[in-house]
Amino acid sequence: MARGYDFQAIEAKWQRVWEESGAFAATEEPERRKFYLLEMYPYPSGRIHMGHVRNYAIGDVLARFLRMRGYNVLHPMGWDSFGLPAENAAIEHHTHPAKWTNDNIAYMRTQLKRMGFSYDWQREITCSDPAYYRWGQWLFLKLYEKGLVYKKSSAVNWCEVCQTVLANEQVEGGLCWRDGTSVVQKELPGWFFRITAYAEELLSSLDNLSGWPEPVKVMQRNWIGKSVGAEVCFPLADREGALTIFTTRQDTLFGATFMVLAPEHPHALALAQGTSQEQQVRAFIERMSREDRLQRTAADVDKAGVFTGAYAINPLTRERIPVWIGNFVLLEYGTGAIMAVPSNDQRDFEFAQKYGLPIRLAVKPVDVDPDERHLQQAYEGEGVLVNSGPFTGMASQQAREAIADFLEREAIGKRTVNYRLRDWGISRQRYWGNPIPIIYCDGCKTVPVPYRDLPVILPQNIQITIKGGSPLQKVAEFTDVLCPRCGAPARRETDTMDTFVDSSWYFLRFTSPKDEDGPVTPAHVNYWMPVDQYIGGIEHAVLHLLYARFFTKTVRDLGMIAVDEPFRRLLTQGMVCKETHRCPEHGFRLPEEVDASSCCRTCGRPVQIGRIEKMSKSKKNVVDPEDLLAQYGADTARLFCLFAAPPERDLEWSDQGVEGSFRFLCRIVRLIEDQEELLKGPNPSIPFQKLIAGRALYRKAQQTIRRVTEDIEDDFHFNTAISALMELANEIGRFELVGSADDADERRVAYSYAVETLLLLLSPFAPHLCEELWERLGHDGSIFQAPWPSYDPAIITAEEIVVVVQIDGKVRSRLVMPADADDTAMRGAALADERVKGWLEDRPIRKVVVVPKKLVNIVIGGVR
RNA sequence: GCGAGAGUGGCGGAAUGGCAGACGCGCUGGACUUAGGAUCCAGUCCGCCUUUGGCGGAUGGGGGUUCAAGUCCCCCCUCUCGCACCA
Repeated sequence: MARGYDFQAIEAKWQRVWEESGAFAATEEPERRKFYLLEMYPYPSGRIHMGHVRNYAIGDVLARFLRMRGYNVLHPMGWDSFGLPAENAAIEHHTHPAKWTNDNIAYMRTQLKRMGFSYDWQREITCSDPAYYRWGQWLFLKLYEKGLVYKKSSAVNWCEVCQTVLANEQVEGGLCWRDGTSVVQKELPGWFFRITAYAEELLSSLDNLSGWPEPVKVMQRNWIGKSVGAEVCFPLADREGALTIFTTRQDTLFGATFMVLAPEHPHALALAQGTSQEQQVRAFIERMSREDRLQRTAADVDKAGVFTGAYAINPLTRERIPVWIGNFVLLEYGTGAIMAVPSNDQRDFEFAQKYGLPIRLAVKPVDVDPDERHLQQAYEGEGVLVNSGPFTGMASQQAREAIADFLEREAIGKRTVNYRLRDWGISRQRYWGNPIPIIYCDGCKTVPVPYRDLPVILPQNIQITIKGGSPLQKVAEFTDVLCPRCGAPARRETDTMDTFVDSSWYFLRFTSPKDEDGPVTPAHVNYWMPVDQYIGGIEHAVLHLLYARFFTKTVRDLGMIAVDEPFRRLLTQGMVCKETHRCPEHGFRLPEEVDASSCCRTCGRPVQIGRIEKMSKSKKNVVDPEDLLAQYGADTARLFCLFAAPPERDLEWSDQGVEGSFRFLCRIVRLIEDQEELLKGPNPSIPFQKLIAGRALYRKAQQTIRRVTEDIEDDFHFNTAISALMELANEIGRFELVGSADDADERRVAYSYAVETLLLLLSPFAPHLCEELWERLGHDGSIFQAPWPSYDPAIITAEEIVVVVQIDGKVRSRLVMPADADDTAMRGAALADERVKGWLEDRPIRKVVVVPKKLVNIVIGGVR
């Protein structure tokens, strides 16, 4: 450890000071500019990891910076503390989920405090606390009253490992988002939030979120998946009834030569009944119901289907067309039935080819006339209508409108908008979640728990098992209640809510975390909301961020808040990665399991220094923040996380890079310690204009103020801000503090100014050390009460500039000129320069381009 | 397949269309030292020369616009992420 930098003592000291003085508590002050800064709250898994450190370090720099800039900053922290890991831990360690969770929270809270993050801990939220989840139940009931919550039985995503339902958003590539195991379909009753009622607004208001990264908005747009088209009614042939389909390509209706239903379509079996196809249809539907649906609908699975034996009438051609059942048609999208236009849709084309169904061209490319009998693939682009009765010859875009008009006029169909977004299933068959406040009564059916009876408290006395349904079902004192409406014996709902419900409104609760009269206090929530800056991982691009937007809009429509969107600006930080070590025999190895010659310590075989991967226990490439705290302290850990990469990019961990950040802080200590006596004394006051020996250093300090301020403010480029601070530190280090007797005073003024500026600018990044050194320089009070330094544009501008002289775009000379040199002077000086003359050799000058104060480019062209 | 982002020294990364490689890591040499894995100083893209100093080349590849391109436009390659039979 370096002399003089006792980070353990320094960090403990200032954390205590901050805690005792309540330095970061926020209160509403309507006359001040507010700033609500929020980082995604963590799941209390046991200990913080490097991803947390990075996320929260980014946030904390902003929080401290903004406070020094005069903002009234709300910077709270809480715990996303419901969820399955608590139950798994309960089973493994024979402990109670509540105890496990609360112990973890207690430990992680101390870890966050040891990192020196400037949270208003008085506003801490724990979402497994009845004081919080009570209001989640309250909101559930309000939405229930408005018809935005409903119960239905449906095929749901079921994770066998978690023994619970997953929302569509929680299934990634057919696998459970949490444990990566396969998900099966299961018919189950459950509660849903009608997020589809907000589909259009969730989509359109993305356009107003200029402070969000484009990739996140794109992902949300894709997820919502708006399609504009029409529903068209196809009457059945030879019998009553009709099939309704959804299409975005009503311009291709004349090419619809057959129809396909989803296997689960309610008419699928009925249509085949009494035909010779009945047996085959029954067998096909049964086979499909056994197959995993996510596999069945994967794009690379071969299309398969069966003829129902029934026919429908194409309402435009009046032709009889066969009705099929196909594996590639989804019940949940549109109407669960399609018209098949094999000439103009590749999926239909493949199906038609396989089963020998007719193909008739409806739209052709403008300048080609394909032979429809020998099509190699469908033509899906825009073009001109053919074989389309009165619409033949029309451009396809126009035809979509014309045919939609025609359908509506003839009452055959109507314009429709379809969304890929489905309603959000929130029922979870697990214990450790917010109980759904519903009671089932034989007489009164579904009865909401009266508001006065909230919260429905999770029973403490419980047996947690993974198998055999929700643990709550077996707790009679929980389930057995009297119906609040008629007083008869009734049963409580035993499902709990998805934890994403808790995180969909916690940011509102932070504005009045202790209000016992409602989920939010209007005066407070309207002062603080929206969150001005939200920071978190990209992995929540659709899940959490879509749900939170939805909840904000519903709470707005309950009249409780004024904002349309919760998060004005969003920063998605990259992952923390590190190289991996892989032994051919033992798989991933810890760094200490590899010897100096890159061989496995267990078997001696050479270890591959593998790819840079996201830190994870299974890849054995994690760095524990705790070790970092012990070896280097919080300031170094924070500084490295911010310096190694810009925040939105992945960060590659480097032990040597950490060492470098630590060295930088040691250097700062020396800059001050070596001159402590001199710096402490009273400083003479000398205006900048009188500075000679100290002029350059003073100016550098001012330039650094500008760079750091702009880097933080404009786009969170903390890495370049830190590099500017390093430059300033280097220049201070080079500065000769002791000069001649005449200039001793002005040298001291410049040095002192530069050092203090450096500390102020560095303080958001390395808060403990800067507090300590600030105090040692003789200041009373916290450095964070000092205003952020300002600069004088006149001082930043140097008296002299270096003008680059190019000939044909190549640098040939540099001229030192007065800063006020105008274009004519620059041009004249460039042409008069001896080196330039040597290059010109009397050749004619075609053009001279002058970039004010920077560059002169002399164009002669041709050969040299 | 569709969509988004990225590709710059040995490495992490800098560069409002205006000197490519700031800052850091690593490395090389030197100083101070009983010692150095501390600290300080110098050097560090590649090639060439007449070696003080010059010249040429270089930002995944190829074209283009421009006095001037890492940056703007077109085509291609590679990687990462997201979506993926959504009618």
